[in-house]
Amino acid sequence: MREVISSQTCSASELPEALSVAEVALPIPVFKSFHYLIPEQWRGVLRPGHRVRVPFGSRSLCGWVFSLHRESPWGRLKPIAEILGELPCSEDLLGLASWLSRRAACPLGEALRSLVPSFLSFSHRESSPPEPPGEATHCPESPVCWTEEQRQAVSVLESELDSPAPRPTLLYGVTASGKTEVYLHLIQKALGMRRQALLLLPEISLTPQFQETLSRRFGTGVALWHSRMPATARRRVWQGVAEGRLAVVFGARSAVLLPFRNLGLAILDEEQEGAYKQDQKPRYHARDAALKRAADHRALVVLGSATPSLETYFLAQNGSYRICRMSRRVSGSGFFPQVRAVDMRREKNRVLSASLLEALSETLARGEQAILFVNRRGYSSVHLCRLCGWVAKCPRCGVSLVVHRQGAPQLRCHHCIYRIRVPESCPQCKGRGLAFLGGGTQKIVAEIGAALPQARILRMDRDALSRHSSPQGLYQEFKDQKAQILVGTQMLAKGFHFPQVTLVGVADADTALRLPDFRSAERTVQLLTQVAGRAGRGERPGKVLLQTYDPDHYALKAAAAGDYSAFCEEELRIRRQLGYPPFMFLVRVLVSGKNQARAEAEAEKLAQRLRERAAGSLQVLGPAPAAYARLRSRYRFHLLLKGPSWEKVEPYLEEFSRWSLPSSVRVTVDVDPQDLL
DNA sequence: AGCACGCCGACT
DNA sequence: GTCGGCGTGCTC
Repeated sequence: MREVISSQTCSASELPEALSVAEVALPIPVFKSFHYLIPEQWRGVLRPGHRVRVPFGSRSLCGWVFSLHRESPWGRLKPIAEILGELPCSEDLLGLASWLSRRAACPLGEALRSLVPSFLSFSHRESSPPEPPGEATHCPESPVCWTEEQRQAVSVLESELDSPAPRPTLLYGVTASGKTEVYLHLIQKALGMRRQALLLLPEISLTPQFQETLSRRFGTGVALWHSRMPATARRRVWQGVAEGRLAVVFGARSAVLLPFRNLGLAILDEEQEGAYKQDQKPRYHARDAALKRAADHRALVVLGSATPSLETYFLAQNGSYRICRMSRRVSGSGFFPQVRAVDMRREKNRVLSASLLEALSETLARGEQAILFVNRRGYSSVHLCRLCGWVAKCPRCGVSLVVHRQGAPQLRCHHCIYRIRVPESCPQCKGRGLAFLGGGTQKIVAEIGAALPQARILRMDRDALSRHSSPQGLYQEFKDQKAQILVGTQMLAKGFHFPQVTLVGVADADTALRLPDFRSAERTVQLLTQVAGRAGRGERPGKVLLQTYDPDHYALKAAAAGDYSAFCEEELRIRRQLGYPPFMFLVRVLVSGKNQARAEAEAEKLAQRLRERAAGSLQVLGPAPAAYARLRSRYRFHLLLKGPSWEKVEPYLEEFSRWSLPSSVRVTVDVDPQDLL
């Protein structure tokens, strides 16, 4: 047989008819491609990017052609069964898929699957003739009164947008400094240049507010995108973006993967948000993807935040990114709220301090509103026996169960679906020493109710929402002053604007701080700063109280002082010293299995092998039990790979991906992990 | 991922 | 004696 090895791909001079072999990427978790024979009638027609159906073992799969060859080192090739769709996906998209596959350490076929929606195979024929972007947009801008800071930011960003190779720019603007107006102006400008614009938001729940503003301003050329939209809507948007009819897209993370024709501008609002990293395959970060796409399209990336990630802050400091600062509020009293840490070590009451209760009652007396943040939903976080020390734990996850008091009191696991009734007596010693420690949203509501019986209180957390109302409903109810105090989890921290709120309390400001994760301090300051931004957005000044057992911690101090940059400088010193991002690039390898000893042994073997392979250029730490050492009956061990940069780490990952691994354990590779829990 | 083949426990 | 557990290996 003519088994001549050839890795040659299609070159312009060759007769396309001679290319009878297609290399196909399949959506299976294997880092290999497969060769297929191109039936004669499709030679010269089939191109890289075409979606095809091919026989695979006893099955039939859809994959993507990514190169054409004269011959194959494989003996007998099976023929391609079917071409799906008339048009191949663009070179731009193929390039993006290949980047995604390298960056997220996932097979090319799986990257393509998440990039090209499955409905496309039969949808090309009905495409309408493309129009240039910006056609549908003639709504003029409502005259805007820019602040001096906004004017400067706009002028810097406009000049970047005009440049042939725009530099990514950090828009470092405090809450209510008017970032949104700047975004809108830039989008307008991009449209004027006949280019497409993308606005990414960390959560779908934030989109309704933007929907209205954007539609009013830019008309029908605007589209919302998120992966949970109905297939018909997704198809319409995907197609419209590909054809250039849709000029402005806003939405969640996955919007960054849309088939833009001519992207001019990509904005990430709240760029520090962890939600921008996908927590399933392919584990990509929307920020990285935006930077990649912008580089391909010569587009401008704007990273907007009041509390940028340390990575972005660092790159802006060292000049890799441009930076525009906006440090003054444009709305409300213009003053920042007064923030104070309440030292809980000196308090008698463990849940609500005397200071917070007093502030609450003063606020209510003035006819104003208050928001109280609690880091945990449920009633109390620990159920233990004072006599023998028994603690209620999830049998599958090993974490403390949380008491919920909605209907019959229950103990629930916050990591899985496990729930039981609260036992009457201690299951271990049969004694009556059971007690509830720590407080969740439900307990806070109960305690405020007891202390301030006349107060009307609303609760907003995942449980409250799943039960009755929508977030919009609760939001409106509070805005209409149907309640004076809103108690909720951090889902309240973003976006909402309540002019009558003058007091914000955080019941447990340091809970996140105690998580064993290198980003816990960063997350804490970001959350507290955001939360503080909810106070005093109307005419009257605001006040913020942070209850903490660790008031001297630099994260708490920075949050109380409202000095995020000071926090970053301190945190960067620590990260440099300990070798964490942005100074080192991390890859986390999680090994999990039902059998603890086996999972640990496999993790150990993997570490050994990695050390042999990458000695000198990569640090291999671990294995160690993960912070959540067991979840859903699976024991979890992890390794941490540290290298100087993505470029230095990548070749090892590429090799490591091809290793065969025992099926008794599950191995998850998380490139640039957002947390190490 | 799926699906086939292969070698050890409690049952129609 | 078998049905079936999932560990291992393969798919152009």
